[in-house]
Amino acid sequence: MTAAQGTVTMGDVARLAGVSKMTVSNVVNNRPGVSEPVRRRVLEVVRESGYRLNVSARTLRSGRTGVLGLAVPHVNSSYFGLLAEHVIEEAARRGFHIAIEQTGAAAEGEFEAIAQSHKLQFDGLILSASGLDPQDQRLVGGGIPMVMLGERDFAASFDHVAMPNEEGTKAATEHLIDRGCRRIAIVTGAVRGEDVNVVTRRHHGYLAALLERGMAADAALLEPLDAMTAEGGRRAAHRLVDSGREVDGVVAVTDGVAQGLLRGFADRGVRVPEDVRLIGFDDIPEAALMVPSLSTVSPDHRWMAAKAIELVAARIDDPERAATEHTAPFTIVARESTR
Amino acid sequence: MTAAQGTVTMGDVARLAGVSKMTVSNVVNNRPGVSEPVRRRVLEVVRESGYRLNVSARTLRSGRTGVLGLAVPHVNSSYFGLLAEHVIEEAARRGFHIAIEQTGAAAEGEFEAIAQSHKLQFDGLILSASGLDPQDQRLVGGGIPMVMLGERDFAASFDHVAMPNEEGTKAATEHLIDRGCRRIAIVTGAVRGEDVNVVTRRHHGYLAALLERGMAADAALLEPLDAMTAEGGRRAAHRLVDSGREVDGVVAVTDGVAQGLLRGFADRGVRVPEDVRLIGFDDIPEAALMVPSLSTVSPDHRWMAAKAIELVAARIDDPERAATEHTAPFTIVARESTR
DNA sequence: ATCCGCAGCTGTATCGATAAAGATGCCGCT
DNA sequence: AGCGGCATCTTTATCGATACAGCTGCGGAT
Repeated sequence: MTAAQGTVTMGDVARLAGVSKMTVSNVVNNRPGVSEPVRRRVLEVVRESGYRLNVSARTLRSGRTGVLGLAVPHVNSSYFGLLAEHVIEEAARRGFHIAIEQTGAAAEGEFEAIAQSHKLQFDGLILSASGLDPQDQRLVGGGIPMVMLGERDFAASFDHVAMPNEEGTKAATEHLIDRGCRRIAIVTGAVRGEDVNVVTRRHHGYLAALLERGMAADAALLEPLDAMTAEGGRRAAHRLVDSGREVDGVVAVTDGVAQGLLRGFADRGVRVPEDVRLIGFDDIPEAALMVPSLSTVSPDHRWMAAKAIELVAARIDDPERAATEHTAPFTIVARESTR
Repeated sequence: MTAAQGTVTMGDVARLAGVSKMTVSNVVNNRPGVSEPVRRRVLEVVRESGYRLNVSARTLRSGRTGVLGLAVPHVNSSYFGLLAEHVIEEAARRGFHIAIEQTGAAAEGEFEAIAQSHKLQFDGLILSASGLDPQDQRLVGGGIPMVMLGERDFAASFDHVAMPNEEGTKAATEHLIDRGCRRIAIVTGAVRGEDVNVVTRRHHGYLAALLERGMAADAALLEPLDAMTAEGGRRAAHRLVDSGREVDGVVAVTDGVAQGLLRGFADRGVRVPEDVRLIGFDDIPEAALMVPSLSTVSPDHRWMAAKAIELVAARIDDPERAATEHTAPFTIVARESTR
């Protein structure tokens, strides 16, 4: 074992193997145009010397990092983990690494020149704007290939992999109707007139289902959330029960909110599904483990991850291509909460 | 707006401001030795030109990346999110960025030289080896400052921020005893003789509590898991109930497992806490939302994150310092599952 | 009157890898 | 023999920021 001291550079390997740096580069990067004997010799030296490629030098010269940024509002959410795992795998399949960036975390005390520079470290950016954090806007622009993943709609100039918001919620509502529910509430964020976002789209899906089945939409059956979290859902359940409204089915805007609703109903002694049936959206891993287990709209997360990677990769290759929009397929997963 | 074309370099800024590159570097990096007028002028040019620092060039030259790696077996677990959020925050406080590396994901087709190089991108590494993934071993060594976070014990040559495994589980067991439990089972991974790891340590804590309270340890009360996951816990609950063993309290090795147990008991119509009381370990966010809500050992996660960052930072400054070990403080959070 | 020290700034070599163009040798084909 | 064509390998010129040595002017000590 030599060379414990200092770092072995590509030049060192070249010298030891009796070839040029470029040839070493070609071998290490698995590029064609190197004969078998030379390739073997180089690899041997690489192993013996313990050489490790300097990523910064490569990046500086080539302008490519091989890293895609995955920007999420908060890493501490089940939905994030679900997403990240698939995205990491799909990226690896195409030779990309994923770096996770938490958009919520503002980097203080950094100069703009430095703060902004971090996104230049990425060959592309996947922006999961499932939260409603306006901070995300900071990342928009800056001219790197970008794909929106999930909920939020930005200017149409970005590639977009969308959830089946309307279709999924419509199917969820129909599922409740099929199970015999007649007074179906929807628990969701504030529905503001003009915005076209996850909340309004899912609300539309809900209304569409009622309409199609000839059921009246009742404003009293819209229970707005004070926060799109489990805790917000819990409080919503309390309000729903305490107000004495007659309800036999609930559509929750997300599984996280549904989890809170389940908890809130338990707080009040309301049984699910006996007293009220509940369906969520997302199919987070815990859905199957909740008590009762949660019926939900299950978008194909792997499909979404694969599509997102495909789109960034395509845009990296051709920055001028037209932006496209895609909607994930989904299934309704019926579990105990709607039995 | 000029300079939309190409990238603005530090040299461009220098030229426009009429100073040298080094001065621009000093200004941008907030280093001393620059007069106020010059600093203002440079910052103005930085703003006008839209200059952004090239991180790769800086890294290549300076040898520091300002990035700490956080290696976890899987990003798709509640425990991970809990940890990551705090680690990211604490790192930011000290001017570090965090890059998340999933150790479970083996990068195929990559040459060793490239695969290995990725950890050189980090100034330090925080290894959360809570799973029992041997892949983690790949990351060990390689001479970068490293801290073990959480469960796993490696050679004592690393800094280590440990969970209060023994103390916590002992307190959890005592909590069950205080609540009147007399036949307390422990659901955990396989306890192999020599290994000193999270499983054996927690098991010791459990035994210590029984001993101290004058209760006999019964081998029939050790229910081993086939997997340290929620699904594994669910199956363990089924076995526990189906075997007809008399049990009135259960200590689960993690909250994830406890979640599965809760679900498994529900499957069998066993009520928690009426028929059996249950306590977990970790205090993951869902613990409060489970039905019934889960009592658990709550280690101070923020403290652990802060300590880990502190330790890597110290080791970066002085690679020769002796390794130290620290154990997180904890509290017992009593919720419905032990009411 | 001279020298020293220091704050403030500049000039240049350098970090390690790569793109692009150039050199080399070998083959087959006319 | 001659020559294009190809595969293989080498050379040269960067990429952008930073370390380091060095230059300059100025106030204060000698």
